[in-house]
Amino acid sequence: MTKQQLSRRVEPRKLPSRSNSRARVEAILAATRELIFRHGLEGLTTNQIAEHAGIPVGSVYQYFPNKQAIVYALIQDWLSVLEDKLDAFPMEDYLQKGRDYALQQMSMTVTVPSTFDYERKLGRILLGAIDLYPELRELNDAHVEFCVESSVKFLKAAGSKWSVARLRKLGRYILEIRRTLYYTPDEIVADAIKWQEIATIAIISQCLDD
Amino acid sequence: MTKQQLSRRVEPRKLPSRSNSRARVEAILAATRELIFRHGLEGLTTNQIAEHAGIPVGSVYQYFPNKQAIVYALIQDWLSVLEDKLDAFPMEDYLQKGRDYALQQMSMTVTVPSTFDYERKLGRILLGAIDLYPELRELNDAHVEFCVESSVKFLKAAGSKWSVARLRKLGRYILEIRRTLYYTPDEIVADAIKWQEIATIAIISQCLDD
Amino acid sequence: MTKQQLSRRVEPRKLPSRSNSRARVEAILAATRELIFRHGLEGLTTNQIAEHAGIPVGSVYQYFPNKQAIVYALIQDWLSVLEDKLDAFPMEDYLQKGRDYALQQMSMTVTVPSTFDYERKLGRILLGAIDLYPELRELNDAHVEFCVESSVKFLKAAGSKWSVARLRKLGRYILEIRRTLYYTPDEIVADAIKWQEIATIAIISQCLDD
Amino acid sequence: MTKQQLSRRVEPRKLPSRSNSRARVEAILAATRELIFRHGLEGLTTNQIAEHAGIPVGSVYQYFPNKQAIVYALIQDWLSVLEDKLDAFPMEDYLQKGRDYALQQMSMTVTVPSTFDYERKLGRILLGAIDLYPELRELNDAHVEFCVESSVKFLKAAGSKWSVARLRKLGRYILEIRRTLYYTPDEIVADAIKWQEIATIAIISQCLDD
DNA sequence: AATGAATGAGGATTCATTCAT
DNA sequence: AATGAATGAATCCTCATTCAT
Repeated sequence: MTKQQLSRRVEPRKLPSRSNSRARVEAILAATRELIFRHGLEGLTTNQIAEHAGIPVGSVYQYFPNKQAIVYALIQDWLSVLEDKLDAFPMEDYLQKGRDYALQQMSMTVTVPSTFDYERKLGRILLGAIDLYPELRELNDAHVEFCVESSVKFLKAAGSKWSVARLRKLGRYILEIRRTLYYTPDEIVADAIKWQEIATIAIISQCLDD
Repeated sequence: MTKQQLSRRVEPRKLPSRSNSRARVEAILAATRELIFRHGLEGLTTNQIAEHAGIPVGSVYQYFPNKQAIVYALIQDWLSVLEDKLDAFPMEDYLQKGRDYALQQMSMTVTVPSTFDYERKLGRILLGAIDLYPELRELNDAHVEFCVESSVKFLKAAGSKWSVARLRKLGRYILEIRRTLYYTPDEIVADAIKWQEIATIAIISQCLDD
Repeated sequence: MTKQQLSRRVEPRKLPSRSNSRARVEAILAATRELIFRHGLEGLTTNQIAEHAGIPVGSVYQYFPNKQAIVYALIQDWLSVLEDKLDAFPMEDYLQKGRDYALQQMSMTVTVPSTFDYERKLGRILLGAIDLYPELRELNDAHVEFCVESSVKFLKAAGSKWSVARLRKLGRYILEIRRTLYYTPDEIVADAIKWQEIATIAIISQCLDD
Repeated sequence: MTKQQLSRRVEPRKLPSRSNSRARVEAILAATRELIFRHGLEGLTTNQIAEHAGIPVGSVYQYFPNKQAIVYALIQDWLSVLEDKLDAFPMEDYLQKGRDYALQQMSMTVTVPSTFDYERKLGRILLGAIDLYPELRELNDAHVEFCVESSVKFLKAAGSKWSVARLRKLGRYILEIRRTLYYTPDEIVADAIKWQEIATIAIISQCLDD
């Protein structure tokens, strides 16, 4: 992606309506995901994506206004899955079962990143992409906002006396702790999940004990 | 950087001997650092670097065999500063002052990343670069090794009964905890440092209490 | 052409299917032929070729993976014309008309290089190109093989008792005699053809008289 | 060599007077010869030559005005050796011993190219260089002139009745026959020399029998 | 005279995007 | 709507030659 490409529109050109359209959009995203996973972002070309997806380049531009929009959509998908996981978590149930249990569950909530090596590598690359292209930043910001809100809601419900502002800061750091899993090498994920839980409980305890 | 450029030699072409040479190497690195800081890795061109450094392109290639070699040198510099900081830490002193004090200091050791926003942003970008280009990986690996060893040494000295293999895993995760600081937004660094300390002490305690 | 370019793929990127494609490939080859004829191989640039062919550089690379591939195609064309000429020669007819007549015809077969100055100069340059770029060598080797086989077949048919191995050596030298025509200055081609015939008959006689 | 370099002066910048100068000129030529032999003309750089010769680039330009001048000198050396060989040939002696003997010896004269593979490959490359750079053409022309004169003198002395103009044409072709040896693969040199002799005698006979 | 760092125009190749069919 | 050939600005890197020291 050259400089000129920056600051372009990134919304999909059209909402895929016909099933064929959706299939093509999926094919494009799948191809991109695969290529990115295998070779990283460097050297990713639209022609390559099209070829890998089994459709002509021209058609790629039927659904995406430019190359970044594809990566944008990829990240969007990925983040929304993460957010769905967070959303689906039945926090209320656990909160009724006592502080310790709640703490443990909260830390589990934190552990969203998939423990599957494939997803973790992909996540790492996508996280890198966010840093690479300004347009993708907004996606990250929205996601961060979502995660932070999720944490704040939980911590409040768990009984924290901290101000929302302070809880938001903590929520932001909790997200960072969660993201360590992406950068953790495959060989130590199992242990890392455990340590992540310990670390999370430790810092969360602060706001519950105050 | 296109695909063909990958897997190239990355050692600086020559050791700068004449004072002018050293100045030029510095100018190149400074220019690159500045450009990377401002616009990220994307769109970084050799001509841009040369222009920014106030020297002709040809001269850039007098000191570096290719573009990546410059980024390589940049990362090398950066990591070696981090390693020097770790090395300079007088761990022994603290170990004599009791477990709690030692724990706290250990966690401080962990907090190596500069708290200055500039360095943290640069560090984040350089960390991203490592993921982008295979050649840079070796630099990271060596650095990781160094940090892990440093942690293991400390934890052993602090009295951990864990096996070296297990301590190495922990050391690896401690590094990840440390790196969270790079991804922490400027507004919450102050708090993040504190939480990072808490989190670190919590996970380190495991291996000391066993 | 710099060193890095050597050992690259040289097959045309795609078989020209649409008439326009074929026309463009022709235009590229014609432009290259013309430029090479006028200025030699040195200083031949892809931009020059494109400009001369009246198409953008990018389009040149639509049909040829790199500069050498163009020269490769040029040589391929040229050699295949030569081989067609050899193939088209009705050797059998002549063999029945007696040794002397056959000998004369054989030597005529040998005289394949065009007597037109343009083609001879071009041939000389292309022959030089083969020596310049390793990839082109395989083309020459295949052509040599073809010519040698052609000679051996003829000499056998003409009644030579020599072993195939020996005839192959002779065939290889006959090719060299044929190629003298390329290096012969325009002013003496007419005579050179005659002398070439004499020379050829003389050395061929050896294997028929043994 | 880029286009701009063409049409430059090619005489050595200074006649090497001091022994050190001569040694350096020799070193430059030897290095160039070696590099050309190994990698051909493509990719030959002055820096490479200097490094291989063990002297600084700047010094190369003390003795040669530009890169081509080096190749020029190399070819000059090579051709002068060939001419010395021709000169040293005691043709008169042989002419007194009868036509057949003379013919045979004449054809030997023709066989000047070294039968050593190294020299033959080098000669082939140098011959190619002549075709590549216009400036080198004059060297070839002078050499051709020399060889033609040598042949004419011999043929006249041997009793040919042909006009000088016609003998010059024959002489020119005899040179071409001689040059076939350069293009002959190593495996068949031995046989090629024999066939070259036969071919030469055959065409020379024409002018003696008329 | 000797040096070798400095120069910068030039060249091969790429690739996001368009648009004629 | 679908296609995929066409485009050409942009990018990395080279290297003959110079000239300050």
